[in-house]
Amino acid sequence: MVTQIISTMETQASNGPAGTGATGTGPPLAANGADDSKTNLIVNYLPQNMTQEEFKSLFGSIGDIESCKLVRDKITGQSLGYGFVNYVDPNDADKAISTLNGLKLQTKTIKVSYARPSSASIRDANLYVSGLPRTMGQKEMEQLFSQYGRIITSRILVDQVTGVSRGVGFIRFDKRVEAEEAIKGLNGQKPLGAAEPITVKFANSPSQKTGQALLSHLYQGSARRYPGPLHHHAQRFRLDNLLNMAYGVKSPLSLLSRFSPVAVEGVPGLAGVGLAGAGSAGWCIFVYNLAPEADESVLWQLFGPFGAVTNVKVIRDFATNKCKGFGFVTMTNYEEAAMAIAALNGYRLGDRVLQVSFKTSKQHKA
DNA sequence: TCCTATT
Repeated sequence: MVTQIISTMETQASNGPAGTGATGTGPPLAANGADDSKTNLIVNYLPQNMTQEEFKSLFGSIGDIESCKLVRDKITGQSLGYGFVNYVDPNDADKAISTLNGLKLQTKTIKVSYARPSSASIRDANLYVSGLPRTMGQKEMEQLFSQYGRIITSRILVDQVTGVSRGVGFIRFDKRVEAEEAIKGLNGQKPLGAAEPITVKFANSPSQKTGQALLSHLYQGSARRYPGPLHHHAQRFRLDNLLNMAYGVKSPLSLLSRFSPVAVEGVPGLAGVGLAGAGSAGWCIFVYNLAPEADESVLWQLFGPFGAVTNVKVIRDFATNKCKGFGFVTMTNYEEAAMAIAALNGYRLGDRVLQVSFKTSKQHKA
């Protein structure tokens, strides 16, 4: 089932230093002994394709950075969608929160808040909750859990079409022990007025990949099977573009970018396509599920690493000049075109899953 | 019956 995430920013949109540290033990100290509680920020919900470079560029625009790190998967190198920024001046950290928190980048709304001091006690504090009454909202769920500790994030999964709760949610506590207590206190219990008991357990850790997760990981990572596009997740965007996007449109792509149902059907066999896509100019490739603001450069960047690209074209609506969701790429050599298709079909670009195939229609010579 | 928040 297709799901949509409801997530609030208010939970930790502006957690101040006072709310970030251990209680009553004085300011938390970093490994080097410095108190970085007023300069060190955590940034969440970054676009998947943002690079360390771009991350640094964006936050460096506020003020001098002592250090910054975009956190990546150890094995795949893929961004995990969050990072840390340590400013030299606490005032810049404050400024970064006030100006960059809630910034809309592509399909994401980033969250910028003070980092809690790193500690083993705050790890693995994320709970998976199921069996919630469909009528229960996020606030209500938080109320239920807040008796066990400080909630860092909470979410309820809803059906994308109907918007109704799926009865499944997540609660991240500040401390693992708080999460443990919540499990003890709430697992198997019926919330007030509920017909069914809820299940409360630790959420799957990021390293656990099962079922759908594994599948999507496979597709998402398909490009990495080939030598070319290791840097595809670094689909470029310029800082000025970022800022334009961020401050420009009011209702951004979040409403438009959904996984297409066909996107999960996987990589089609390359056998059987026959001579589809072949043309005098080369092999024409159909690319579907591009974002409305996609431009030709996206296509160059995606396909260029696989070999000779002679032409790219984004199809736009005449009136709005926005991309209609698809485009064409012409590649000279069959092998390279096939490689690009195999690698990029199912490739996740932001929150979109691309569909890439040889063009089958006879219309449109690229 | 699984969103990705601790360097």
